[in-house]
Amino acid sequence: MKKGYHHGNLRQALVDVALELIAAQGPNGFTLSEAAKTADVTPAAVYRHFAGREDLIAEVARQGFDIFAALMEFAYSGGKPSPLAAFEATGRAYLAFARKYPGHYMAMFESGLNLGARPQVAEVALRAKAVQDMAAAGLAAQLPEDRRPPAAMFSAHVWAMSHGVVEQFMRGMNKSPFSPEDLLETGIGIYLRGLGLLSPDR
Amino acid sequence: MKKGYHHGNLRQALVDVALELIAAQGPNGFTLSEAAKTADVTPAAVYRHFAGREDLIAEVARQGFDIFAALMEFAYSGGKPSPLAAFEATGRAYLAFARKYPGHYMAMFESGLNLGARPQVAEVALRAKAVQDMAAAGLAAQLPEDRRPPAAMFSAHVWAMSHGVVEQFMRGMNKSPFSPEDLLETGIGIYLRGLGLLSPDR
DNA sequence: TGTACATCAGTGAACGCGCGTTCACTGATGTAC
DNA sequence: TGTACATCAGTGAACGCGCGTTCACTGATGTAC
Repeated sequence: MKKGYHHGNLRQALVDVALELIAAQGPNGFTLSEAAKTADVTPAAVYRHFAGREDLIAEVARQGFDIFAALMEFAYSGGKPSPLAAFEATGRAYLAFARKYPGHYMAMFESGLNLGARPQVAEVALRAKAVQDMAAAGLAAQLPEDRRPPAAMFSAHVWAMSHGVVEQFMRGMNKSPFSPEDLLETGIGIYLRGLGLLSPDR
Repeated sequence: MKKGYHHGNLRQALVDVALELIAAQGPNGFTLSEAAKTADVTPAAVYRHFAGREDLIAEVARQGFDIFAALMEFAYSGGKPSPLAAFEATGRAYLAFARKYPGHYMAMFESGLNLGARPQVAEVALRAKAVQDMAAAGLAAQLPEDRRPPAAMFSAHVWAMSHGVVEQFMRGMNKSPFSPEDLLETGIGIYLRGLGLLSPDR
């Protein structure tokens, strides 16, 4: 991998190193110098590509939101074949993302990153959230209007359950015999039944 | 507050200072020296009472779990007047705790504290968890056995939803017009209806 | 194809800083007589 | 009640360390001719 004096693509290499360090030691468990050293490069070299540590984490998060948004859009696939199927697919995609990209996930949701100060990152994050909201709204539309929860509430419930399940596993707090996938599917299933969106028998 | 050479109760003063710093700057947003300085004391003085930073955080968490367990036990109050009422009271207690003791909450659930290496803290944490499990089990027992979810699953769902709602607000990710209390109550309510533990009308 | 030169990614030395931790010490407190 | 003394909580100076950041530099790469 050594390329000699010039690295080739140090910027992305630093992002990749940060990802591994974050996944291994938590979102704040690494330093700029550590990242530089791991990438076989002088700390000063980092400044050719990033304004500092915070800037590096923001880029990790940005790439994460980008992947996440793409995954969600793919899962949603325009609401086909049915609002319910599309909704459930986004739920599974959420979990699959957290499982497959833990470093990204932590940088996005657990690093204390200030999205307000990072409009570029916030923009990509909104793209992902828009898909979730659309999936929720499409499903809610199947309910008669007077039994339909407000879109923001429905969305918040689903996010809370999804995020809660992920956290439970990321922090090793789960000792039950159920996989996160099982927990999320059953949890959301029961919730949807409570709304009358799934038939009570099963 | 200055007591002169001797502080009086530096140990607890350091815990209190840590609580404020954690609540203000996140679970890893403070240093031993900072805590000492805030308590108007030399960094070296801290070592009279704690083995180090980690040990201080562990004590914060321990006190948090202690308060938490007491709150939960009070809310549960032996399952009276009904399993459902007791269960819902513990849910509200969870939220009330997070809101009233954010520093404790963060030290307990977001500091990356290793409970395995802190058996004393783990023991208190288990006391709190036992109440939650009891409340969940008591409620689940009202269902016919063949429609009853496994206790561990029920418990995990409720924890996920509760924790997810808290996280959403702690991280400022919530822009909906609903309070955490509203979100949790409605979310759990819909979930319980899905289980057949609440009547479908309302 | 070969050479001269511009570009700029990464070096390595240097800096000031705050951290965690240690140590011999000092002075406040409480207690024995 | 008063005095001598033991205890021990907190001091302050010192240390080595790794951090973030800067700077003049060097050498690899690519391009113009």
